[in-house]
Amino acid sequence: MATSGKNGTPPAARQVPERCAQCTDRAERLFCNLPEEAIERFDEIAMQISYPSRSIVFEEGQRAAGIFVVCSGQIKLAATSRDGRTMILKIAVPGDVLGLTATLNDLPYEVTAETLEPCQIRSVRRRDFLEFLSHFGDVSRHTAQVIAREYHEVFLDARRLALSGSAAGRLAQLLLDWARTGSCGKPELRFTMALTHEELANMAGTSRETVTRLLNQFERDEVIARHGASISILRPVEMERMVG
Amino acid sequence: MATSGKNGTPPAARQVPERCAQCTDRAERLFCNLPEEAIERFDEIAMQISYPSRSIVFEEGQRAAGIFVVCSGQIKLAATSRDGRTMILKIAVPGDVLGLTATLNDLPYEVTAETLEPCQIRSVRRRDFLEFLSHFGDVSRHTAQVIAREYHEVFLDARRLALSGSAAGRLAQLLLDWARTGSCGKPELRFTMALTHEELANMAGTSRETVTRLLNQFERDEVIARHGASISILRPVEMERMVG
DNA sequence: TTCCCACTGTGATAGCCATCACACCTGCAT
DNA sequence: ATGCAGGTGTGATGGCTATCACAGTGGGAA
Repeated sequence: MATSGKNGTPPAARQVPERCAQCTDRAERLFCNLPEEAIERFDEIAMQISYPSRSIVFEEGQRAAGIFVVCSGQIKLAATSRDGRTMILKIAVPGDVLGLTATLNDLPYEVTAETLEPCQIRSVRRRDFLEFLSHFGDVSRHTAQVIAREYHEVFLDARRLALSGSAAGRLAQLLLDWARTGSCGKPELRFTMALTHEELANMAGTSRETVTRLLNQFERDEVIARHGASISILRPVEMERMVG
Repeated sequence: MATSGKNGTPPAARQVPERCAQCTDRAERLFCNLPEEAIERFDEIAMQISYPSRSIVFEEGQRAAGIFVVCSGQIKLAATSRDGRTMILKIAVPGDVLGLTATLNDLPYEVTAETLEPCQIRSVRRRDFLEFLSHFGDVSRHTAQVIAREYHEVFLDARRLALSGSAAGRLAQLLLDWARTGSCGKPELRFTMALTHEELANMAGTSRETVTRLLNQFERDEVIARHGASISILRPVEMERMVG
């Protein structure tokens, strides 16, 4: 299976600093971009962990133990039904925070988090995190905003599944949603998409074979083009039209 | 069309106090249950509005102007696709906050909010709300938790749509999800469900006729019972089994 | 090289269910 | 009482697509 996700990143975990206070990527990461004072406290309560590729960070149904901040690497978030169907919710990238909503609600984790490559992750236990929030008002505001963004992403998933009538529509919408969010900020009509067809199918709510057929058809119809693992959306308008 | 939602409430808007500080229902409402000081400030920035039945509070795609707290009445939250399909996200009840995520993200409202009966709503403009948040750390924490709960609800929607293979599965799952969340706290296997089949279909991602057929079948198979507008889930285990 | 394994491509088939069509039922307004 | 409008019950039909089956492909390991 391909092991790198939506937008190209190095296949191995980059070295990350010992402490968040020294992290140079902080500024561009919504959650991490905290006031000095808060970051220092965060460094006290956070634990730095390295996960090998293909390991489970936490599992759907486990009572939430705390939150996980992705420092490097990619992590697949997926939920499974009793009869073995899988829904891939998203591929988390550095800067994403996992387990926030379950931790705040004191509910079981909604999904299983599995590393797709070696990952560096900082984790904070539930109790410490809640205390951290109540001490730093700014952090609560950041957190609210981070969850708001996650909400929006899941909303798009639900919307796509409910409103994009056909498999073609859902796949087209998925690619458009990706092009729009561009993995980090700016929309880009060309992006690297190294998921397998099976994984795409699990995100679009369809089957592996249908994804294969549709991608080929999109290419024949010249609404997309593929060069290796990268995809260009040639005619976004045409694509919108297929959605429903 | 029936005008009362999932769990029985008076058909007309109850009288609500002039100011939140005097509201007796505050304690049991996650968002409203704020410290004294915050409530007073909230009363200064909030505007009390009465909406008649079947009026639009805000529309999908409008740039977020602010948040809306439901004081009385029921409000349908729905998204529509270009070709006229409708997804009903939820029926909001008193205590729910609308437009939070769009306001925090500074994005357009994700859904259209339409009153199902006369409603009392308190609204706060975006700018005032953000300032309010930055002044009261506690409120940010509350807000984060409220959004976390909304996240969980949408997640269940997405999950249901993606993983509950058949229409029967999705409808069964929808009823189970409702029974579990019980509209306010405790799970109840019997609840009032006065939505039309059309509306149910729009929540379960299926068609009106299929909902009719399935409800009848569920009743024939004695997994549910109906008395007027109320539904009892007789055999929840059997129901889980249908989900997938 | 050779094997192996995961991934991709493609046809055939069958089943689900959206859609159309129409009957019926109820409450409500005229 | 009459008609109307919105909601519900039910059959017939066709299209989409999941699923099965199997062939082709390409890269990594031995």
